[in-house]
Amino acid sequence: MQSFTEENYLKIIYHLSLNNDHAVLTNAIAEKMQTKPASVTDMIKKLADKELVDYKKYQGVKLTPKGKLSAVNIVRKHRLWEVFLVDKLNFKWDEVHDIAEELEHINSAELIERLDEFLSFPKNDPHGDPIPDRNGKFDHMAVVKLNKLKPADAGLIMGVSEHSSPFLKHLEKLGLTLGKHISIIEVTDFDGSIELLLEDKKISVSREVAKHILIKI
Amino acid sequence: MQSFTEENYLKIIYHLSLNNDHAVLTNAIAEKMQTKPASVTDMIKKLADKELVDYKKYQGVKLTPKGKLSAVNIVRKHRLWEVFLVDKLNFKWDEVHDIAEELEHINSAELIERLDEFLSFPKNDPHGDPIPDRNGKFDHMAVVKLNKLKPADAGLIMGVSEHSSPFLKHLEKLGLTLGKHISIIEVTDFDGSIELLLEDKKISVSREVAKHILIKI
DNA sequence: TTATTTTTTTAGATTTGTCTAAATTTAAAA
DNA sequence: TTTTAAATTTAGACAAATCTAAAAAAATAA
Ligand SMILES: [Mn+2]
Ligand SMILES: [Mn+2]
Ligand SMILES: [Mn+2]
Ligand SMILES: [Mn+2]
Repeated sequence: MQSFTEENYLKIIYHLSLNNDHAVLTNAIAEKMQTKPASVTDMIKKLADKELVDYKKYQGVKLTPKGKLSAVNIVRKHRLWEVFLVDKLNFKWDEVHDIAEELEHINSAELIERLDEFLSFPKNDPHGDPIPDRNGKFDHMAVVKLNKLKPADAGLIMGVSEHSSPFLKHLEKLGLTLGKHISIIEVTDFDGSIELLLEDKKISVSREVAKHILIKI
Repeated sequence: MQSFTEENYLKIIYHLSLNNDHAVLTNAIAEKMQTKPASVTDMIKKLADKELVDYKKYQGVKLTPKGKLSAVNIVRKHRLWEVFLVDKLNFKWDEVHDIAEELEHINSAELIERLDEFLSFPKNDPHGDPIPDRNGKFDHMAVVKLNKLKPADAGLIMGVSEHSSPFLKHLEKLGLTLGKHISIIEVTDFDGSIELLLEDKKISVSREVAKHILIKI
């Protein structure tokens, strides 16, 4: 069994290795863990001893299959709890992350299976992220970041790549929530801000915001 | 904020001080915590520093009002989660204790208030124990242990004072579950076993089992 | 009341996860 | 390629929670 700390490291290494298959670097982990590089090196050695990561000095780490399965399982729990909090306890999508950050470490396979069933086997969490099944498998969404779209492009909001409360509250205010249809009217040259049709309403979003909205065309 | 360990100590001290108002002794805590008396002494000093317990060397500890409020709050969380597990996730009453033992440490007042509401503000947990309100208040049940009853006495099963899985499974098998009506037929002299009418069925329970069944007359 | 047993505390060590400061390795710039 | 800068690791220390063995206090028995 792993400690909470080890689980948090595994999850962060997993997320950092999602969008590239380079090894994950010590400083990157330190930043996400809000800790010092020296502490990360210590923990990496421990995870390597347990064969949860492959580690070569100065070269960063990669999850082993065993480490990846463990990490994906924590992600599964995190996302199922987020669905519970939003669907059953009526939390807003910007309020659930920190609580799920604790709940994800509760250790009972039976609990998670029953929670999954209670929630009717959801495929995505409140932020649109896919929920892995008990074997760690999930479908990769075919999505594009909103800032990559061109005038006349259209699609559905499928997720967000930034989970901070201020960002999510901002989207909520604009009406940019999951499942909504958007189509691009115009992209301003000098600042990259985007004018778009949200359902039938005309709104404008900054490039910075658009970068974190995921669209299925 | 308290660590999981501190919270477990507080809860155990609380439970040990429920049925008598003497100070709680070091060895009693050690036994419940499944740890060594020396470790208990170390932790007691820490809790005393935080003004969660009053402590005089060799004289045992008592919870301060602050410590008691904290302990009762953990009990509240434990019991609400047990209700959730049984009522919503269909766990049996003998399967929930260990999971609730973890869930009780999740730290979010908002979560517990919403969970309470989601469960329709239950007054008792699956074992009949009262659930304190957010201020730590709850009604004390007026109950008698089954082994204290005499022939012709009758009442309802309101709770159990033993939470082990084997014991609860045994009661389940006999049909001795919460809310059932019983009336005493006969108490055997030499072993204290009790013959009783459970609803309309005649059954027999040992003195040892009867000791842990709580009856409202 | 003195001796014996039980309970509790102290002393000193260990494990886990963290830190700072210094040394080492790798990467980038001149 | 040498110099400089950045990233990473090591060395040594610390706080939390635990342990074992030994000392001290309290309770019980003689
Ligand atoms: Mn976490
Ligand atoms: Mn999420
Ligand atoms: Mn607990
Ligand atoms: Mn209970």
